Amino acid sequence: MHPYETIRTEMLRRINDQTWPAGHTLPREDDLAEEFGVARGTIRRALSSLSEAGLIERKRRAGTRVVDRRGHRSTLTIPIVRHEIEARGAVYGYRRICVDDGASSPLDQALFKGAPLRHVRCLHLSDGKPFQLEDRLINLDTVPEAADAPFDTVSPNEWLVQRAPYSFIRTALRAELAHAIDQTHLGLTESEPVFVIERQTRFRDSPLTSVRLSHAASAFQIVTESGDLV
Amino acid sequence: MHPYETIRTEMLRRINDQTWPAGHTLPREDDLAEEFGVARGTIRRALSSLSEAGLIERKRRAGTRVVDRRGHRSTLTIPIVRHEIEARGAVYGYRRICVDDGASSPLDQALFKGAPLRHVRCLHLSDGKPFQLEDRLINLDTVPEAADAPFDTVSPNEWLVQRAPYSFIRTALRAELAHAIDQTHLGLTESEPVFVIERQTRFRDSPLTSVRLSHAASAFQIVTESGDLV
DNA sequence: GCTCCCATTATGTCTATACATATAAAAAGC
DNA sequence: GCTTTTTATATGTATAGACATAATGGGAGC
Repeated sequence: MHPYETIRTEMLRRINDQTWPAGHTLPREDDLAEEFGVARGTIRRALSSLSEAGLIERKRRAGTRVVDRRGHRSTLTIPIVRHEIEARGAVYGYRRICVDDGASSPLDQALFKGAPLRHVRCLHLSDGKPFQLEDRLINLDTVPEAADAPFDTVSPNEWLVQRAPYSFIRTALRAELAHAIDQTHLGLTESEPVFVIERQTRFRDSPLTSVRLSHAASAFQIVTESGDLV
Repeated sequence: MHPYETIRTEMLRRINDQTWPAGHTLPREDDLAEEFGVARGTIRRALSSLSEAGLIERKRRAGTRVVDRRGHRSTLTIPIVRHEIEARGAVYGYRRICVDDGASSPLDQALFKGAPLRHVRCLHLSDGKPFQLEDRLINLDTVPEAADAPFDTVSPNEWLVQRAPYSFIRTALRAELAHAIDQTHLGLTESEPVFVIERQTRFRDSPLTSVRLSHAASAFQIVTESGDLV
């Protein structure tokens, strides 16, 4: 165990047993360095780690304070479908449903600032069974090559990841009752729930793409694990 | 803009425009330091940042490689309900439904290794309307005080956060059709979907608590934003 | 060809020092 | 009393050098 890890563990202990309760301001880095008998850099290494984990907050001049833990933070990774399906040991399949001009809603118009759009709808299959329905709009101003791409064998998801770098993502997770298109393509009845991931991607202020990914709720969940700095 | 930020931006550019394509091994830290005319520590600062963002992977002796972006990573925070409701400008309300011994399923037995349990069910209200149904099991071996807590005014969620430090969390997000208890307490019909958060918490190998939080899908979603290192 | 061991090497950590900068708190001005 | 300016200060960044440590790739032995 490295010195910074030992120090971090000790700091965690103090936070957990309320030696440093929520809201408490910790000693200055220099003082901590002296207390633990290490260089300031080592103290900073330990503090950075706790700061990333969301346990403390640091502000210049004001010092370092223990955060009033208001929630549970975790990092979730939403993988490319194909990888997810193959990771489960199933055979991945892809089917394009349709490609057309984005006859988009006013909401989409606003999001893409009236730019010309391409609309792609396709299905990702796991062992031949529908797994994820992808409904996507692509901004042709920022990704003009998308106008000519057939998307008949490669999904727009993977096509885009190869081609267009993104710098900002907004993801929403929702539960919905199966829409008509979900029912048709995922083979659901109208009273079945779907798990929906909606994602908007930008690259430096230019909206790139917006997508709705729906899954039969019975066959999909997102799991994330976090923790154990101790 | 600090040197390390400038350098990180330049590295991002190289990754984005495929100067450093996915799978590519970057030059050694020393060489980068020479190229950019800074100390090795500054290069490391930039690389750490990219590594945290999940864009590169670093391994001793093997070097630093550009990650084949297999998915979108984002950090999501699941807040304490009360704060979430109040943040929306609504009035928070709490109602205990029942407290009893955990007549638990075999699944729960396995999770808690047969430890004595307390079962609490309660409701969180937003402006008087049901918002979240909480169904929780608490391990009395690790949190014995829970046996005497009435949970009549303070929710087990907040009670626990104050009392029992956790070190590991596993969270699952799912869409489900409303169970009987969801229908009863959230005021839903049997064909309505719910958004379910299921969470298990441990402290150093001791399971602490397990909870199922259900919400009417029509009034709940999780949003997470990430990005813009550029 | 094969396994096992070891040297090499790129990343990881630590120290010590200097300077930068946001900002809270005190002082000055009105 | 209230606003503005200044100052002190804790965190943030940068440097340069030393040593630690995984783990790869090659060589020794079979």
